[in-house]
Amino acid sequence: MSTINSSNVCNVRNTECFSADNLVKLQQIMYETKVASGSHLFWEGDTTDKLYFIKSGRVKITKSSDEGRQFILYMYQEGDMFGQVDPFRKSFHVFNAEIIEDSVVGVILQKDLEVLLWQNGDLAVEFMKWMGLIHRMTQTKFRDLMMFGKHGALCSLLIRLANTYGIEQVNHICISKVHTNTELADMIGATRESVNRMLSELRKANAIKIENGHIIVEDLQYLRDICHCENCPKDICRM
Amino acid sequence: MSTINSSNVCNVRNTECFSADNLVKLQQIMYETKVASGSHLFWEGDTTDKLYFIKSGRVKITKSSDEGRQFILYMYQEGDMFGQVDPFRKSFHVFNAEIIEDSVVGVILQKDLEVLLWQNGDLAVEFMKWMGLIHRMTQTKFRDLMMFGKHGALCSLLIRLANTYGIEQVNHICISKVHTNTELADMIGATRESVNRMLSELRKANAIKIENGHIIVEDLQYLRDICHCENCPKDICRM
DNA sequence: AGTTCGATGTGATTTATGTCACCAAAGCAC
DNA sequence: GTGCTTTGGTGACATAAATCACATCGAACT
Repeated sequence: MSTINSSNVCNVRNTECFSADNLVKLQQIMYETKVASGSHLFWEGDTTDKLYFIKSGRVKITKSSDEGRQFILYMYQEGDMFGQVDPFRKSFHVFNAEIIEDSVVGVILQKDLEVLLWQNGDLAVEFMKWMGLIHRMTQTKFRDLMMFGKHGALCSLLIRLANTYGIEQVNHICISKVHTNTELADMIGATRESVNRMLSELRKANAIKIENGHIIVEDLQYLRDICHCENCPKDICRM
Repeated sequence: MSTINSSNVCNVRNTECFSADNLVKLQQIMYETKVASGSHLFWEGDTTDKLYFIKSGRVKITKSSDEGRQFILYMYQEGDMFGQVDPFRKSFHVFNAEIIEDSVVGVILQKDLEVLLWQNGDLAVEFMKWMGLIHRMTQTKFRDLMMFGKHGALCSLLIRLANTYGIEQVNHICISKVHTNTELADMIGATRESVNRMLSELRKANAIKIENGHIIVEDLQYLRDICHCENCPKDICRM
């Protein structure tokens, strides 16, 4: 299980898409800003003219329905970069970016990025590589949430959480970030109650246990079977 | 409603991402090949070392479950380019590409593309733009299929079909491509029977009618209301 | 210690959707 | 035409998941 690299705040987590040189270049055009939990980096309808790099904290990308339910498309943390990467084209956000832990965010203006990309062909290529990766992440998540019911969706989510926040221990993996059942539900488009019942079943089957709110995966294979896991690379099978 | 550009076979449909110059460059590194209906361009597990450009015919990108059901992620046609765009990285297909109409396909080898991208920074940037678009297409489809039940998913699909294959007529839009109910079902992760019943309801509500197998959208707003359509640009809200 | 509040756990019920079974209609081969 | 095969249509029933309604738990605060 990969550990989180926090020594270099400008290392895009789990991707290795960018060379050290290009990370420095990206860092040079970032404007650092502090944002409080509960505030928003962008709302749907806002112009997509910025990229965001999380130096610390957490952000969720969501879509809300009229009835008050929300679907969490991504949950980003330290080391993640995101934003509508749609250079040289005016477009608008379809999702919301809500801060869920006080954060320090590096903001990259699209116009600065465009200049940088024009000047550095190799950075442009690394960018494409990164964009390809996140698209694959979206596609595999899409597949997981569509194909094997809510049980499959939850097990896929647990595996992604383990890949992203997991600390490997003897015979089990501890998911270091704590999420409420409501959050888990919103990440797979289910209800809190359903998630609660499914987690109970998984506990009864000794596939997981819960300690101090932390989900501990005891039988990864059990989860994998339910969502027909194909053992995708961890840089794709993640949050 | 946009019409299909078939005069220039190397125009990537509905995107306008690529300049004329760069389209020529892409065309120059393509190897043309004829592929028969029923055959596959790639299977899951194959190395992602090529891009495909459809000069004529149709291809579906699918994921099959053990029980024989399949989920159709994309349905591509003349003018569409696709493939795992993951330059400079060895990775493997997660989905299958099945030819569903005898096709002529331009194949671009990744190594040729890499050279071209290195030489042409502006092409690399156009590529990023294109990748951003298709990612957004995936994301909005994901949202549509997750958030408003199968009714919402079907209405979203009908709107995308109308945007992609629609021929605007007085007071209604005729979807020029014919799909079986089974195909429609596989595109939204539902069963044929459910789709059939939902189409019947839409017919009863005078939202659509069916003539010679063609679905004709009579009341677009009715469909939009069901899937909470936000009127996304047509280059994103498409198949 | 009592109060409040968000989070968890669980039964009963409803609704959405899938499954099965069957027939009709349309297209196609002979 | 006759007999296949694919597709469309629909009822009856089964299952998955949401909804509603409470009870409980634990942390945070008086």
